[in-house]
Amino acid sequence: MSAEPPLARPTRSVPPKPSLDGIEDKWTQVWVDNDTYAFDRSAERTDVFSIDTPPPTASGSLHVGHVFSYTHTDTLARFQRMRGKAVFYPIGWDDNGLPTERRVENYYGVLCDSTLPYDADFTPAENPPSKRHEFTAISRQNFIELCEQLLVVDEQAFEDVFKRLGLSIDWSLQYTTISASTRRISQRAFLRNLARGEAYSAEAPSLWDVTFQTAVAQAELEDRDRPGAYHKISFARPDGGHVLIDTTRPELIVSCVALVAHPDDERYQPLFGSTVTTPIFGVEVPVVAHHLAEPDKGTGIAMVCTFGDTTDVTWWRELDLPARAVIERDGRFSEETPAWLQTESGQAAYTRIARKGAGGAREQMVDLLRTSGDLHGDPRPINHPVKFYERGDKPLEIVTSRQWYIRNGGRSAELRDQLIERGGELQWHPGYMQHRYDNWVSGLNGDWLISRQRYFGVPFPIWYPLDSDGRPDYDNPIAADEASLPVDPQIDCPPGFTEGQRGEPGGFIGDPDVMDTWATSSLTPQIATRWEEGDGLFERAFPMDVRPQGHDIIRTWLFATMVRSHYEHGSAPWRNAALSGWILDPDRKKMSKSKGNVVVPTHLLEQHGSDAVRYWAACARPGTDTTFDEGQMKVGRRLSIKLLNASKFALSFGFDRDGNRVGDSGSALDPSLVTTALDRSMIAGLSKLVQEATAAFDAFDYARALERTEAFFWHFCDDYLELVKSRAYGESEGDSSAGTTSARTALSIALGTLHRLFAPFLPFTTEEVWSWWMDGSVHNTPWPTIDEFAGAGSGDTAALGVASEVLSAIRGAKSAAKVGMGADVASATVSDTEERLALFESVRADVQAAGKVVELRTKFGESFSVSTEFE
RNA sequence: GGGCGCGUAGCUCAGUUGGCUAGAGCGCUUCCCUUACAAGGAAGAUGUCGGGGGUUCGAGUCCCUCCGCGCCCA
Repeated sequence: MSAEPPLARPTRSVPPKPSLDGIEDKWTQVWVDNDTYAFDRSAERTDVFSIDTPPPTASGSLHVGHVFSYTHTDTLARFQRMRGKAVFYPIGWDDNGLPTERRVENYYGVLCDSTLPYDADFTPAENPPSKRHEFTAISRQNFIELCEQLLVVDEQAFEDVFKRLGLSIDWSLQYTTISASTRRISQRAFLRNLARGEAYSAEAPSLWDVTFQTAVAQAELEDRDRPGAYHKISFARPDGGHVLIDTTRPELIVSCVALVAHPDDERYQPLFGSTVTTPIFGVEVPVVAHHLAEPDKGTGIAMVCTFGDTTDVTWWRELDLPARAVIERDGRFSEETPAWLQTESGQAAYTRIARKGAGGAREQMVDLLRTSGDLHGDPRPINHPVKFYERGDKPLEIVTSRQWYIRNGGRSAELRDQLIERGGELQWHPGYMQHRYDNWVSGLNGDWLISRQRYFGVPFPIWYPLDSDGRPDYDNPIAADEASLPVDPQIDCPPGFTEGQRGEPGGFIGDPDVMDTWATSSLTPQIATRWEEGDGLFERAFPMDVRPQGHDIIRTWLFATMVRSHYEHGSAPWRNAALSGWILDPDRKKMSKSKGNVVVPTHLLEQHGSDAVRYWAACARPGTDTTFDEGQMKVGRRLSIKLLNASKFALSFGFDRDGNRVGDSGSALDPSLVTTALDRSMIAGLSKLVQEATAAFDAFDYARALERTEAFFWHFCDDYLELVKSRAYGESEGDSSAGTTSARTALSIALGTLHRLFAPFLPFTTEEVWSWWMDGSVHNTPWPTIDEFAGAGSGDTAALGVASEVLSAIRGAKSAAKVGMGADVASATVSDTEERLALFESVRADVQAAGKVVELRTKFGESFSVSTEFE
């Protein structure tokens, strides 16, 4: 920071023709030059407000939903900054993981093959192929280089939009989820989890995406309705009879290990304990009972295969059944004929499904079953929910493999309860969002699978010793030293080994997997505050004050972050969780890339101006899904223009904060100079507004703060400005009569307050008008307090109310008479109760001037009315 | 099937612990180029507050129930 005066600061003056054109570029540059939003790295924790900003997926599309939710957070940040907090407002880019890989694959037409050697001269094709099978295979290192190359471009695009939007981020606090520092923090946290027994590896059936060939976690599942068909298939009983089952996956008969029915199902009770023989393959399997079998579904008895779905996994585990896996990592049936097929005909049948995918194998099986007469009737088409990886386009299979897990309560009621309790330590905004967290945690049914068989991510800092036959000993992994982090076990050597021992009997191999993106992004509080990285930020900012995020990722990001913090720090990672809703298109569908209804924000910002777009975003109540509405942006634009013009007008009386050109009355902003009833009434309303807006912001309700401020401002313009105009003009510029000084002072106070109240929402417009008459940035100016107006006495808000009502009635009469508002009213008679007429007396002169009423009379009456006479 | 949210003017939405005649903006109609603002201003019309029942002096608001929509989970 330099001691030089601020650069590029326009001189103070009100432009003759105020305009919003170019204010984004102008003020963005000034804020950068002046470090307006820099975090004070020497601040004490109690003076800090820290924000765990969501790192957008850099490779993802930038759409109006980003603009929406990030604006919400920015209004909170700006409010806290003006309240005197040192605001820790970082930004991160979530650039590791599958989305980046996929984008790089498609962008350059490449696929990663870890078995290939690095090619230092590799350059991607100019016109890459569009079909996946034509993509070029490249080495892991080449692939990672391409990822990094493309990310630079993607992240710059995000940065440009966020700056243009006016987010008051401290850009020096940028992080990425693939940087060395992040890899170090992520690996460190993992090693701590491992040492405490919170992380473990296991060989187990897990959900598997056959396209990406990686395991996926429960939180990444989604159900999609897909057409299928029930096939009624007979299994032979020893006594010559048959048992009929219904299945949507006849191709899995080869992996059938049992039939299962509900223990109470009288139809099948006689069969429990007996065996049946599978059709085509002739394998003998037991008939067993389990409460998860659904008597109403199909024939009420199901075949258990290893593995067709997650229920099969449960049955397999709880009923202690053998594993007869046939589907490989690519989703195809294994080439080799399974050893458990004893009959020649069964072995022959298998050759027809070997190396086929699920669909092809099903066709073959149906054909075989028809021929053998084991298929009863035709398959009956149904629509049923099928589990998909949320980014995948083929149904998930279940494949047994070695994976890393973090315990998350899915297998421990005690841990589950602890995590629900942690959730209760947060203030949720809005409060009902806590239910979603509780429901998700309560419904977990397995630990968190964090390993992915992918390339662009944080590697596990783990190696495995090889025995004398070269077989890895997975039960005794070698962990990296914390001091050596970050490590890549494919490149770096484990402690006590040399590179020559890699892959050799008696040597070691590196863990080939990377961590899932969520396993790293669950550490954003630690990453952003640089946990144990030695620069003191963590101590100043953790636990963080707020986690803003979308409500759809409570189950993933919010929950996972809670788990990591619970383990590492024994506390919740934040004090507040602020949930944003979604943007819906005009048909009330969620905006998403896959639906093709995404609106790109750049042209919106150009067309309507950043403050107008922010206005639209800030109008949405916290947590509420909101319809995309350019009409609201036009309203925001109008509000900004109005603020320019009203400010110009109020300032035309020559006041500034230093009291220059005030006439003879000293400081323009001395509230004790506000002596007229109308002005005091307005100031009383302003005081109430400040209290309401502050309370709303304290409760994270930016939308209410905006709504109240805006409503006040329109009334201020429509009524107060009109009513005070004549008195404010005074006899001359130098008029220092009490009434004129009161008007001019009140206008200045109101203006200075409104500029600040609007500043979190309209940062560009308010900075522009602020610069006309004040030094420094409005965004570093203290938030208004009611103490500032104490000197203006205890005005009665009702006085301005009565004045407005009468003025409105006079306007109505002019409108009915089809004359202009500038026309004189020859005479007007206000009739009202004694009490209200007394109030009216205090504002009578202002009303008479504003209404251009030549002769104004009052008279007592039961109810309020105004009668008028024109010439 | 369970959980959560939503249903208020033609449209998008406010409406805080129950309290005067239910509000705003857009759109619509009429008028006005008025010395802050015509990309403006003023005035005006527009409602079975999803249906039914209950509590209460009083219900858009609280309770019950039904209907419709959305999201999450099984």
